[in-house]
Amino acid sequence: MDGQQHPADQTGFVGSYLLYLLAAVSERASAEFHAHARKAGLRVPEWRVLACLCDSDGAMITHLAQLSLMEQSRLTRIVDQMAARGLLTRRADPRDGRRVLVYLSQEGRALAARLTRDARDHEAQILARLTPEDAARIKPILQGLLAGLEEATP
Amino acid sequence: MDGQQHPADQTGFVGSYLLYLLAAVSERASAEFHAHARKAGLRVPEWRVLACLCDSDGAMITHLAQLSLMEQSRLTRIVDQMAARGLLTRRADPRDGRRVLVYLSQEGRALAARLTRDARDHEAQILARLTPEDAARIKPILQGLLAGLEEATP
DNA sequence: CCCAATAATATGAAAATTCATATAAAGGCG
DNA sequence: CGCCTTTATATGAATTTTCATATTATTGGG
Repeated sequence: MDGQQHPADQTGFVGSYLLYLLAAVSERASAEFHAHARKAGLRVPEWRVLACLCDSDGAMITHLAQLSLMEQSRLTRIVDQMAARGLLTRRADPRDGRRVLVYLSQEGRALAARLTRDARDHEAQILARLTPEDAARIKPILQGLLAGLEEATP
Repeated sequence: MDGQQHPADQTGFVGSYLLYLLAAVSERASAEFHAHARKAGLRVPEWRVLACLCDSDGAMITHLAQLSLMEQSRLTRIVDQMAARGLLTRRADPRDGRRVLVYLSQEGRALAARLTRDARDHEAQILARLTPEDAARIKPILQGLLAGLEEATP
């Protein structure tokens, strides 16, 4: 036994509080991959944007911000920086002059492809720490939860 | 169908990437409760500290920072502010003069008790959006994952 | 006992993030 | 068509957060 109890002990409140567990697992598990992304020259928000653009190339700022889990004004600045680095480009939407659409550059796409591959490998390592049953269940459960949350806040 | 696909669609990369799902669910689900904590006058990191102190009253700064999922220097400043507001107190550890132990004040304890009660209610609402089987599984899975992650980074 | 090495906390300065709001484009309606 | 409302993005200023490091205390070895 160690005197400094860890939250996973599930004694007390936080160790069995769903939102704590989600935040802690997300934080700790992501930290492993974020260290990898850093070595590729990306900070966390930049990696998120890149990953989201893989799926939603040409998304407008507001939509990309929601996907990337960050605020609009923050995304605007991050897109600026990434555009300056040549990872992506911005174009006005020809159908709606207010919108700015964000596209991966060739370089950005290549980097994203490389990192998403690494991310899948890392994910496999994490899932390997679970029993096969739990590993098979966790993503569907989270997807269900996310769908429920999005319908609450559309 | 909507043109602006949501990540829960699980088409593409992020919608089925474990670390994205964890971050997204954590973010969205927590936002609901964080809005509640705000009304009680607490910012997110303050609520986290309060919740952790419920379980670990008298923890030292470094340990509390780990539990609260934040960096030591940030926690130091947050503890300052919360102490100034009378939510907690700091005392030097009599056995080790380097350490600062953090204790809830009476007011802090009362606030923490109230909010953890609310948090449990809110958690129940979230779990109610899942099937009973999934609801029963999610916390044990996350606890297992967290334990695995902590053994990797002790 | 002294010294070097380690550990815990605090702090200054830089960087990132938020918040409120300005700016600009569309949309709806009299 | 002109006007008022809504939507999308950008930006200034304040706040928060990080990073590196200073300070103070403890520990272990010689």
